[in-house]
Amino acid sequence: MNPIAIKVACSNCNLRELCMPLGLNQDELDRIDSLVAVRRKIKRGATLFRNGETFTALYAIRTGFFKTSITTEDGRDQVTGFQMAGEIIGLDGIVNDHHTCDAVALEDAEVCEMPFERIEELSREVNALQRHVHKIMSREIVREHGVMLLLGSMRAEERLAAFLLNLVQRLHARGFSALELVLRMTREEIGSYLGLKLETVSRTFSKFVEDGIVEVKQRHIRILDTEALKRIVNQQTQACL
Amino acid sequence: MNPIAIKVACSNCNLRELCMPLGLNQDELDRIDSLVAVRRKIKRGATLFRNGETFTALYAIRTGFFKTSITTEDGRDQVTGFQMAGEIIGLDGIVNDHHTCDAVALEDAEVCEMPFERIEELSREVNALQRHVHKIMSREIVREHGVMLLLGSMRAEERLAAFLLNLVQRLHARGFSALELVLRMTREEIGSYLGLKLETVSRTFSKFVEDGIVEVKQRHIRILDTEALKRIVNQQTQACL
DNA sequence: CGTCGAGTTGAGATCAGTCAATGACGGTGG
DNA sequence: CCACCGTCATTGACTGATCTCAACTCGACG
Repeated sequence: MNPIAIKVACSNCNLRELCMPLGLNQDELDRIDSLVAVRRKIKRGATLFRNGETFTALYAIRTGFFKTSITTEDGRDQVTGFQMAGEIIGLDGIVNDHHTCDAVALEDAEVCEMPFERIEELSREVNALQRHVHKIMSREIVREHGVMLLLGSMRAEERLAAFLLNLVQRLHARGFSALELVLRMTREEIGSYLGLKLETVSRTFSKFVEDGIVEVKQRHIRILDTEALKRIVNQQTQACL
Repeated sequence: MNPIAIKVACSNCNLRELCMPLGLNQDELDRIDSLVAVRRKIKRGATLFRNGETFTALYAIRTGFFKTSITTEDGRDQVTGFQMAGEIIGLDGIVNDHHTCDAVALEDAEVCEMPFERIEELSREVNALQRHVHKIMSREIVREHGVMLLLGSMRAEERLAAFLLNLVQRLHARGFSALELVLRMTREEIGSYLGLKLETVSRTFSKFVEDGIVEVKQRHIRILDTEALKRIVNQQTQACL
């Protein structure tokens, strides 16, 4: 136990600039603290919510790493995103009052459960929160546009390069290295997200290693040449010249 | 001119059950009428908004048909959606106060411009509107999950079949035939949306014609066997048996 | 130390892409 | 009214990226 009891509240959560609106006054901060009904711990491999379950709350990830995926009746599986600390999951559930995807922890995780009723109530009163909720949803829409571009028009190398750059960029924003990362997901999960088979993901990693762009030791990745990755993502540009 | 002047208002718009919340009282209805700042006519081929432009409003489509697309610096283009009457576009602009995609009319169109400031203001007061805005954004997120599944794991025939079924279903909900439709977009635009080249789209149409599933006369499509299309979308199921 | 899941690598198959020729339609101007 | 042009669509032949199937390796864990 920590000798100094840290108040468990958004207002002094070190992730607040990631998942909360900025520029709130003390009163507003206090009210937002009340948004979080409970903290919930999720073991690696456990699901936070599942397709079909009733939607009641959004979740802010405090620690850990999640994937969200949809499954068709015929067993096809599509990973729709990987989420890390400070990100919000559950937005898919709003439209029909139940979730349409599964959220699975890829490592032990802790989330803040925020009942959506409370969010709506409070965002009627705190404009910054209202705006914030809108922005979070809009951001997700824009992110998915980017994934559509990736899936619709990029080749395997470009997809993987874009994926790695996106991951390190997000990790970097959270204080981690911009050159090293540990993948929390399998090659198959990466492949599912990127619309590739796991063998293709593996081969593409190997190609990057051959080219001296990254070092790969299992799930530990070290980026040796960020610029090369960026060039790969935009390689079409080169080809057009 | 229509001898009886029809008040131009959401409350008696024949699309209201598509783009407005249900179960409002008269007062709420009146206030929502005030959401629409102006109607705007967009000629075929013209853009409603463009990547980079300042975001100020959402648009409800009254008539016509739009595509939204993103373009990378290197000229790659990805159609992110096709929108028809009753649907809302512009959600991508909320997060950064400017649009991140282009919206182009594929036929002469008319939209209701709803300043986002007004929407936020009013949705603080009218709970049903707040809920409605959230649902619209969530629906878009869920739709994009579906597109990710399509792009990430379906083959050409499955993609086109899913696309056709989706289109007729939406058209049917608007009172059009469930078996006939006129495509407002080129093969290239369909291909961009589905992550295929235009030749593949064309060939796949031809295959469907050969198989007696549809009739194709340029952009005029008649569906002869809806069940076959559904089977194609789920063909994985068959293969798994 | 053996087992199991995850990852790598190879060889061959396949689906979609590329390049190119041709055809259909609609609008324009003589 | 018709010829011409441009855009869109179709089709064929060939190419190539990714998938599939299969063998093998690695590392974690009981």
